[in-house]
Amino acid sequence: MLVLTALLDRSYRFSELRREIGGVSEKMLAQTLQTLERDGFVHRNARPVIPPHVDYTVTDMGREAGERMRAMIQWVDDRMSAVVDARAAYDRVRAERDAATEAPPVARTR
Amino acid sequence: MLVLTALLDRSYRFSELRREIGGVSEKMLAQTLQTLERDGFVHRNARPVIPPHVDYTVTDMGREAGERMRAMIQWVDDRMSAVVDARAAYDRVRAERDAATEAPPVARTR
DNA sequence: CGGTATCCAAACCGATACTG
DNA sequence: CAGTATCGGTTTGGATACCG
Repeated sequence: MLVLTALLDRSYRFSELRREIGGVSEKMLAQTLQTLERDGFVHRNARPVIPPHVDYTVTDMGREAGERMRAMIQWVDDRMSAVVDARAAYDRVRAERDAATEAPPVARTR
Repeated sequence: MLVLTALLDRSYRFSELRREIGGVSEKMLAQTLQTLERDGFVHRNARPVIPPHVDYTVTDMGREAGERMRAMIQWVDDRMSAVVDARAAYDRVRAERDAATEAPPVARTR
């Protein structure tokens, strides 16, 4: 998801990518990159130097996927507030209904 | 995902939707529908008759999301074979490398 | 019919320690 | 630097039983 969108702009090294994305553990990033590589979305270029230098780029298919991801993220982002509102409305109604069943309206405080 | 795309065509009742999608447990469908309703993607219309009759439709936002989902599913579907191929190639290479490390090529059977 | 409640095994994932 | 290996807590989701 975020790996593919990040790699749209330029290639990244492992730790660099980890910092860029943020909140992703080493393990998850390694796992994700392996899957993406295996499935043909990402290309892994390992230069056998010391210290190791590995950078990741998107393949053509990966670029296509990343662009779609980016568009989808944008769409979701644009609708976030609508979702938050819908959620609040839904929760408010449900809270009112629960209050009515648990404590019948006999008298209100003040 | 599949709930939204199914509901693009017409409204569905609970069990009907379950059959349509296939491989989804009651629990998961109920959970999914509640989330979608809460977030404003789906509208739930419960007619208080016996036996109960509840049908689900998409909201405007849900329709938009469903259309995007459908497009994405189509895209993924179109690339499935490419992914399968990439995966096979990757696994083949890895298997060869593993074989080389575990059993050095001294002699081959026949 | 359209769910909810409960139990439980499997999968997920972060933290930590270690390696080439 | 770029990972792998392992442990353990959390989450997920199916199966089953029950309810209005």
